[in-house]
Amino acid sequence: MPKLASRTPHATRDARRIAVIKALAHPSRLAIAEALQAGERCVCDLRDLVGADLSTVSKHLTVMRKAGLLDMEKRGLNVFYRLRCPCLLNFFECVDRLIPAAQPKTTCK
Amino acid sequence: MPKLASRTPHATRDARRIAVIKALAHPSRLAIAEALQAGERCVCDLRDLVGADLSTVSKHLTVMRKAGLLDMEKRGLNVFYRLRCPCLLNFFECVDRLIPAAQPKTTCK
DNA sequence: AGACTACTTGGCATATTCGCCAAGTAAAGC
DNA sequence: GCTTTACTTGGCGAATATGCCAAGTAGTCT
Repeated sequence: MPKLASRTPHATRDARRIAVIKALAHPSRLAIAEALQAGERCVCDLRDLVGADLSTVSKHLTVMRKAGLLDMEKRGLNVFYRLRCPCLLNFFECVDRLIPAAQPKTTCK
Repeated sequence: MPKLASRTPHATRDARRIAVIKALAHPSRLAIAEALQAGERCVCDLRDLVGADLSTVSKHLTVMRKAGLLDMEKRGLNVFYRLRCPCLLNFFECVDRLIPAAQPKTTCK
C-alpha cells in the first residue's frame, strides 16, 4: 500500500488518531481502560481483571502507553498505571451514542 | 483465549464498542469516516480518496456498515454511503482531546 | 439482447496482531 | 549476597486483518 498518510492533508493528526483508536480496539485493552476510569491499578490487578498472562497484559499496557493513553509509575515492587486523561469517559459515551444507530429508525442526537 | 466477553459484566456492550472502535482503527476507514462527515459519497468517490482497489474499499465499507456506522443506498448505478450518526464528530473530538496528553505536563480538561 | 459501468464477493498470498513461555531486570526482605 | 515478588522483553507459532485479482451481480444505455 502506498501509505495513505503521505497522500492526505491531515496525515499526522490521523496517524495519532489511529494510534489512540487502535489502543482501545481490543477487548482486554478496552476492559483495562474502563477499569482505570475508577483510578490507578497495578499490573497484577489488571492481570486478574483480564485473565491473561502477566507478560500479555504488560504488552497491552505498553501499546496503550505509547499511544498516549496511560501514565506509569513504579512504587516499590509494583507498577501503577493510570489514564492520562479522564476525558476517556466522554470518548466511550461517543461510542455508545453510535451504537443505537445500529438499529434502523433510531435517532441519535 | 477464554473469551473475555464471557467473563465480564458488560460483555455485550463492550463487544459493540469494540466493533465500532475497530471499524475506525484503520487509516483508510478513518479517512472514509472523516470524508462522510461532509455528506454522503458513492464508492467510487471513496476509492479516489483512499487510492485503493474498488474491491478493497467495498470491503472496508462493509466492515463499517456491520459495525453500525454507515447506511447505504443504491441509486442508479451508484451506491451511496453515509454516516448513521453525525455525532461521530464528537467521537473524533474526544480522540483529539486525548492526543495532547501524549506530551508530559499538558493538561486535558 | 449485448455492452458498459458501478459495485460486491470469493479466494488467496502477505502482513500484522496476539498470547504464551522463557529469560532478564529491579526493588524488597532476610 | 541470595531469594522472592512484580514486572518487562525476546521470540515464536497461531490467529486475524489487509489488499489485489478474478469472477459475479445489478442497473443503464443503445
